[in-house]
Amino acid sequence: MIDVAGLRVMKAIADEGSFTGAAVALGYSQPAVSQMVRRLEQRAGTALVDRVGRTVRLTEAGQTLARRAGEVLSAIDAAEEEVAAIAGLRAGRVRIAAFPSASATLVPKALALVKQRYPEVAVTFTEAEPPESLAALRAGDCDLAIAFAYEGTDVGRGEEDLDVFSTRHLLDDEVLLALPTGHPLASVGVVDIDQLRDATWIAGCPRCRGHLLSMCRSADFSPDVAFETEDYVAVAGLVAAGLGVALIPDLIVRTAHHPGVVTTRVRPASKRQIVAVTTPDLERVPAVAATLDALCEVAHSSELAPTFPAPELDYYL
Amino acid sequence: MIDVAGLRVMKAIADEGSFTGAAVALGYSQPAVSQMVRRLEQRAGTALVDRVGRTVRLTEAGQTLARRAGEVLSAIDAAEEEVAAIAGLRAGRVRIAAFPSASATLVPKALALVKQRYPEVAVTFTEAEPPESLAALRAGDCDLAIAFAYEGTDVGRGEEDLDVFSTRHLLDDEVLLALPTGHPLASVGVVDIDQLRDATWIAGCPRCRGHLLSMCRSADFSPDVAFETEDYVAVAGLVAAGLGVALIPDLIVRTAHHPGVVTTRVRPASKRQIVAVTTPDLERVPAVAATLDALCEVAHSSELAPTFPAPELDYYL
DNA sequence: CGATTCTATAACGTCAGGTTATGCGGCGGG
DNA sequence: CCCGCCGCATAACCTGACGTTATAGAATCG
Repeated sequence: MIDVAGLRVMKAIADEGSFTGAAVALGYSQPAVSQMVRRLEQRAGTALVDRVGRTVRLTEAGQTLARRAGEVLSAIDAAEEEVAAIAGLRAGRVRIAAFPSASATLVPKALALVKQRYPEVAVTFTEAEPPESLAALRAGDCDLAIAFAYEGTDVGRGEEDLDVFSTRHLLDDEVLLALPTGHPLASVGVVDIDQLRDATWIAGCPRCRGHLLSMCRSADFSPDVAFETEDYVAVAGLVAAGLGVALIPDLIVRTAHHPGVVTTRVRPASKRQIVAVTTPDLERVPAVAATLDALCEVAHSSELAPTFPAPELDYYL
Repeated sequence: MIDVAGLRVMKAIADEGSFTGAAVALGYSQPAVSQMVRRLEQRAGTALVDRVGRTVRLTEAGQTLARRAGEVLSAIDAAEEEVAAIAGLRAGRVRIAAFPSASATLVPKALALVKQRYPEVAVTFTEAEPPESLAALRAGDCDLAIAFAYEGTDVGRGEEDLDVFSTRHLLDDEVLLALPTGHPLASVGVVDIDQLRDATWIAGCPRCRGHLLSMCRSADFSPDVAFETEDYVAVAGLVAAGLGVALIPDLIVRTAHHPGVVTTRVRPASKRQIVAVTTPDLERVPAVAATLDALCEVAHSSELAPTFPAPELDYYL
């Protein structure tokens, strides 16, 4: 029944003392104010202004409306400003869920960039493996999930989610072979997977283990997996102790050196794609978009650019 | 930029958890909600809802809007209710200005009627002679003026106000002749003004005096006005003391008896019109309209009906 | 008393915001 | 596993609220 324009008009009349004054104050024409008042009056069921001669006064109902208009308009302005602040990156929040090795490098750099550009935007961060992070995204518990997919497989959940989510490629993370220092293959440069059909394997997280199996299957053998652990420091320890070899993504290798481990490339080369996942709607939230951009920038920056093909360096876990 | 409908929609979505639910809650169709949200989003510059699968969640900006919507809408509802209360005679105020003899009878009865019918309506009352009461009306210091006009003259001010004001006739108040008890003419019933050409006169308020002069002029004589006072009790005292005769409106006579005074009708009969005056705008204020109605009813009720022509009674001042 | 400056009215254009009809995708039950 | 229901999106369309300009009438002031 009451609309904001009407309140604005009543307040302007109260402030200016005339229809014409209210009109110029609001940027309207005078007849607009005149018939707006008439509309308001017939909706209200009572006179709101008392025109005697050519002076205009508010009636009791009109004064009431004008008085109330103040609080309503300021409340609306506050709401408008609050939303504008979020839209204008002067406020807001982005909740990120990322898997551990992304948490170590990619995410911190990106968040630093966001914080530098938009100091008022709060970014919160949760560590979660891809299946859970996507579940969190779906459940509304986070805004952005950093996930990974080994080549040929999907990101995490059933394929049905690939279209409802909006996925942005960040970088390709090559999968390397981790060998104990001094291992005969350590100096070859590129190791053919077939050379490892009799090796003892140490597997990482379930999906990494799946990838190992699929690689070996391509080479027509089944790996002897003797250890399984989600903790990559433990993997490195096991490799260094000479208990087996392991496939470890490049990104993890860079986060922590382990003096007893050497990495080399593997043939056939395989990599995992690291992606940022969100929903189409959240992608239209400026803070989320800004964070996505920052992630892309960091991913493509030289610091995080894939070191292969530039294989002269060894990477320690 | 933000409109009330939009806030209502956001709040409904927050409450119901779905567009369809919000639509039925608001009495809209579902597409109405859908495109309203889209409009809001492109105005806001950010996504407000996050649709994943077939569930809908509010984004941070959306939650902000929904939360603020509560206070804005309740403020608007309060304003609406306050105005509706005034329009519905559950609140409000009427400021009356009336001349003394109306204050004594007509106004109190009418106000009692108003108070009985609309207990929440506050009626305030100021005593003022017609010229000032109309000035107060014009200045916005009162809503309703009870004034009188002797036949042939206007209500009070220059005639220019007769059209800007809205005038409602209440009753005709016959002007009577006040004589001291025992005066030879006291028993005649109707006294011809011509019989009083040699009398000594006592005049009331300036306008009443004007009326006396004009009556005498019609009878081709000029009255001998020995006393002037605005106080009718004083007039009565003077008449009772045999110091002169006076013209006194019927309405005043009824308010107070004075044992030393008798009243009779005068020929040519003359009366003053008692009118309620307000502005066209204020007439559309329900409380004012109700008060006007009450005044009319009281004026036309038997209690205040003119006792003449039923001249068998004498009235004492 | 005429000029100025108010408000009211008429006539008209436009766009916000509603409707119905329809399509499509997700989720749950047989 | 598929099918049916349910909920959101889109298209096409309609209406009326609300703005405009043009003009008239009335009140105040010099």
